[in-house]
Amino acid sequence: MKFEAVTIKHIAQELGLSTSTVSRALRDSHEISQATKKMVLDHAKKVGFKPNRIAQSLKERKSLSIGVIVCEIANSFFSQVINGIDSVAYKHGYNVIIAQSMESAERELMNLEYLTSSSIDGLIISVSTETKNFSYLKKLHERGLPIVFVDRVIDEIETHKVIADNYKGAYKATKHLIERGYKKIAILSNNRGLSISQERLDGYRAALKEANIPVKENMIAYCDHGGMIYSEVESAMKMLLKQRVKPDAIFAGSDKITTGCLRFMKHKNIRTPQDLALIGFSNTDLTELLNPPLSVIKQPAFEMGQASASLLLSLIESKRPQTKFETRSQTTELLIRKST
Amino acid sequence: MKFEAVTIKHIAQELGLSTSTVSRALRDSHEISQATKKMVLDHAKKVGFKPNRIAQSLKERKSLSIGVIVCEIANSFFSQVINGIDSVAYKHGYNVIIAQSMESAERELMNLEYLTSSSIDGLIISVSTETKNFSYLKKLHERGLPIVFVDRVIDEIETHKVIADNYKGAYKATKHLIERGYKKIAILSNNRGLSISQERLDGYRAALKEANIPVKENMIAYCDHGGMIYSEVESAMKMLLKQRVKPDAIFAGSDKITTGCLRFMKHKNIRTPQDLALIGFSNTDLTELLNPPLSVIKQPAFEMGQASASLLLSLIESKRPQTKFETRSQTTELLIRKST
DNA sequence: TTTATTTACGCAATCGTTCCCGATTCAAAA
DNA sequence: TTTTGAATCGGGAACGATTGCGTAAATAAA
Repeated sequence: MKFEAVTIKHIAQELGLSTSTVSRALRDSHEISQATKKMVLDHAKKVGFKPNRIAQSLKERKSLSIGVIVCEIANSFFSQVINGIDSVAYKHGYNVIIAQSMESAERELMNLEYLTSSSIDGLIISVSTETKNFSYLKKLHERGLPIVFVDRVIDEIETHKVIADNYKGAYKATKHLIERGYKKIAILSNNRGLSISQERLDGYRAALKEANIPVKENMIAYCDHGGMIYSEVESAMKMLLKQRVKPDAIFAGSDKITTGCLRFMKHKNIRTPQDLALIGFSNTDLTELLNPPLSVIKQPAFEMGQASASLLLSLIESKRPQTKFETRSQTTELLIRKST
Repeated sequence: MKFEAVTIKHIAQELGLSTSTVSRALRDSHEISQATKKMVLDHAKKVGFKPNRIAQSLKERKSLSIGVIVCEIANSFFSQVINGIDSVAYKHGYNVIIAQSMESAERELMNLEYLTSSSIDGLIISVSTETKNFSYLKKLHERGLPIVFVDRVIDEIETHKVIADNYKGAYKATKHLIERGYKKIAILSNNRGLSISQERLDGYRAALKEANIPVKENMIAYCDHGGMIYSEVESAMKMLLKQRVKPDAIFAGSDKITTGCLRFMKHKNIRTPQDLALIGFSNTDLTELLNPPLSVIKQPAFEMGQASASLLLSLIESKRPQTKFETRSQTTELLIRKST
């Protein structure tokens, strides 16, 4: 089934003009008389002419669309990021093409190849937990594709990056736990290869050190898929609770890990915060309605999306290759509620 | 900043062939010798050739991408729908282009104009609450654009539609409340212009009638923006609670209305279910972790997304204009928890 | 009146692919 | 030996919009 659109050629024919004249009239060129312009414009409106963006893209060598690769759309943090990206892109006349990696390096690569076959002008990506090999991404960047990293960044590529202040956020959360009197604070970290995991671990360690609490390796557990699979949260929690010295508080390193952790406690009838306190990174707007209302570190997801989109657009629209890049670190928010 | 890609022409030049031969070799045409094919394929791989999708789109008159317009990405129901759409589209080699209407008819129209200027092969849309004028959508459909409606459908256009069984879902929820002994059951409906609102209202009415409970108009309140704005939930609730005969149970008609309602109760220190029971449509996976764990009607959002994508792809890939359309109604799930 | 300049438009190339026609070669059939 | 016909490949016209260049007519300047 074909969608037959009216083209500039149709208009030209019906008006007895050349396509170039019609094109110029539509673009309000100075070398077309007012009379002709009016005639063309009126007729174009009448027949509902819309310039073919594909043809424009081919000619102008830009598609006016940007690609976004995240691990999962149905994740409150990323959906908010996308919302922010969309809000900026929309204002500048850009389309947003979404792709999910589902935390799989292979799918990420396929998305990458697909999106970059000349159909996007730039890319915003939050790498998957599985991604170890950045060579393809690097090659794309070297060949001139504007890229902005958001949240999960990599050091190997020099470009704009937008992150939350993970170090400080983790530090604040841990310090908060310490101030509440918790001594045996465990951390349920995201995949250890991720930038955010390292930063959050560092913040956690710093807060403990500052309070002269030794950092114990058996108080650190990892969820390699960022909590996307509940079972990994479950087994990580079981591991932590099997220790001789059980933790009295948990600091969870991602949205899904935090809620997964709460789910685990509920299933196991572990009371929060009496038996085990819980704080974690999270962006759902339901945390205050949970049982108990969850203390969280909230990232400015929407704003991060906005920032990455405007940085990307500045890259795309800059005439000459950029060499100065910035890493925007946006402050997190500590929301103290009943779970700690 | 320009991203210089290698084209078929480059390969042809370097190999001393014509572009047609290279093209055919790459597409594994039978009229190219094995030797030439191998030479071309090897060289293409070496230089990292990726066919320009824009040029292909122009030539083939299809873009291999589908547009999706929803009110808001950062809404658990819609993000799950999109996830379902993406999963199917990805498998068939299609891109997904997302646009948000933010419940604004104007933005919806702009998105529509933008997406359909020959850059999408088909459209999946869940209309905004504000949309009253469907003429543009209708015109697009008449001109041959494949369209599938999801969740919020309109009668005016005959095409495939994917909905949840709203009538039955609402009926089940209301009946459940009745069985629990609630007599004064209010409904917090979504915008009255929406198909889903009508269906859910009908289910609500049917259950009441069946139990010989009179349907009172002052027990029906509307949130015109589907709960996207908290204040509308607040004022609707205030209205309901101002009545002489106060409701003892609330049935909420959308995801955001349900959580907004719970938020309101929490702020006003209304105990659930002792003071006021609550059940509603919702798709967040956190409902069992809420306080109290929420009884909900859950829609098969992911499956609805999958269904709409495969219906759309069948429309796109069918050779002749379709005349038989189906409306897939997928069953909802009643999850009974502590709030009722 | 002649020359220069502006105005208003058309021709044709271009972006990267695809594909309809031919054209050429070489072997098999007549 | 001539005819037919695969097998291979190239030329060139699309797809729809943009734009440099050329040019005719109209106007202004000399």
